[in-house]
Amino acid sequence: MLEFAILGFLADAPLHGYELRKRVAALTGHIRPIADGTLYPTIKRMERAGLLRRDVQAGQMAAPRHVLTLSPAGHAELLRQLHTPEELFITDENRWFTLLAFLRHLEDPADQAAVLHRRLSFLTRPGSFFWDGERPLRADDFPDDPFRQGLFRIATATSRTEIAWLREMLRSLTR
Amino acid sequence: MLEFAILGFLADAPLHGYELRKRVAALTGHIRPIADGTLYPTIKRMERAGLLRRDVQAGQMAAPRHVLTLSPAGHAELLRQLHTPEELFITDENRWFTLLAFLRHLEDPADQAAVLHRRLSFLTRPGSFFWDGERPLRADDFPDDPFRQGLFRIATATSRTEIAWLREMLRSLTR
DNA sequence: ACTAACATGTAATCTGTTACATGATTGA
DNA sequence: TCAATCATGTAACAGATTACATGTTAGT
Repeated sequence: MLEFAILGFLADAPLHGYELRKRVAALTGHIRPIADGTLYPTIKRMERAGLLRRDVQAGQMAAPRHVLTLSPAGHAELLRQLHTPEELFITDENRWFTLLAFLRHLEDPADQAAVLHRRLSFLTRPGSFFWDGERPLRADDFPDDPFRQGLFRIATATSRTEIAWLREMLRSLTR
Repeated sequence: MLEFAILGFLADAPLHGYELRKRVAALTGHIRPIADGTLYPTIKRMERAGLLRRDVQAGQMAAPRHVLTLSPAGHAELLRQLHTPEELFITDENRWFTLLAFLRHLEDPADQAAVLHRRLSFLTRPGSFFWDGERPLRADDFPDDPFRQGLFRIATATSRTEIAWLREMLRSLTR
């Protein structure tokens, strides 16, 4: 997940770790940035795997910056993950949003459409949150629990908005 | 997270592990159930911690069921976590929804309102997803990237729905 | 002078995953 | 008879967290 986001951000421009950390935090939408203890070891691992290159820039800075640049292998890996995302990236809200943020890097609209279509299938198939077996849930399926009613109301609004957007995008991409 | 959900479900009724797994999966909204390798060790840990009791029921079943019952200590722990949730449960979508699903277990409406209020503060404070510094974001802050525009549209709809619901609930709880 | 933000890193730990392992029951 | 579902569990590993560790620069 973090590795994927790093690939995505570096595909736009080389960045150093600290900047990467802020961007990931902003994308995730929360105040909570990823922990240092997560970021730097991940960068090191990706460097070892040949996904990125590190150039240390000494100078008038707080500390020497390690500028990270995506390697061709890193770019290929990003495209590969965008092209055929694992189920987790389709079904997990956070991962899906991260994937969306970088989906423009897939050049072929048909490939983009294929990914959106997988998400649409997931959202509309019985068995997900809004279904009790074959029957779609309704707010009054949660009697005497206003909190679960709220939960349902929020989830429904999100789902509806996303499904509408997905259909629009699919129309315009396959046109 | 899983431990919290287990506390919540067992507060309603004693259940065995397999049933618990299905309920957690249904709550999370995804097809993907939690892995066996997560569930049973967690149950064991909670048992050791005195949060729940296990009664093995032999019989005409597929395998002997281990019926799990919340102990008084477990119930106290659930209330404690509901009463003063960590920041993660306020800021992380998944955890927040899980918390909402069990918030009715807090008996005092004032306590419930306090928790909702923390979430409302989080959603409306500058610095979260919808803000660029002090300025609220708009869809055209993402030129040439229809996917990030979609992301923004979905996130905005969710946020608006949730904020509206939170205000309604807070009015009715503090009335 | 002090605090916040910049900038990178390690060690111990927690939480979860996948893969493996076993076996009974129910329905097609 | 065969597959799906029920039911519980372990071992190895992945990914992330917290706490610790260090030092600079810019603003109040």
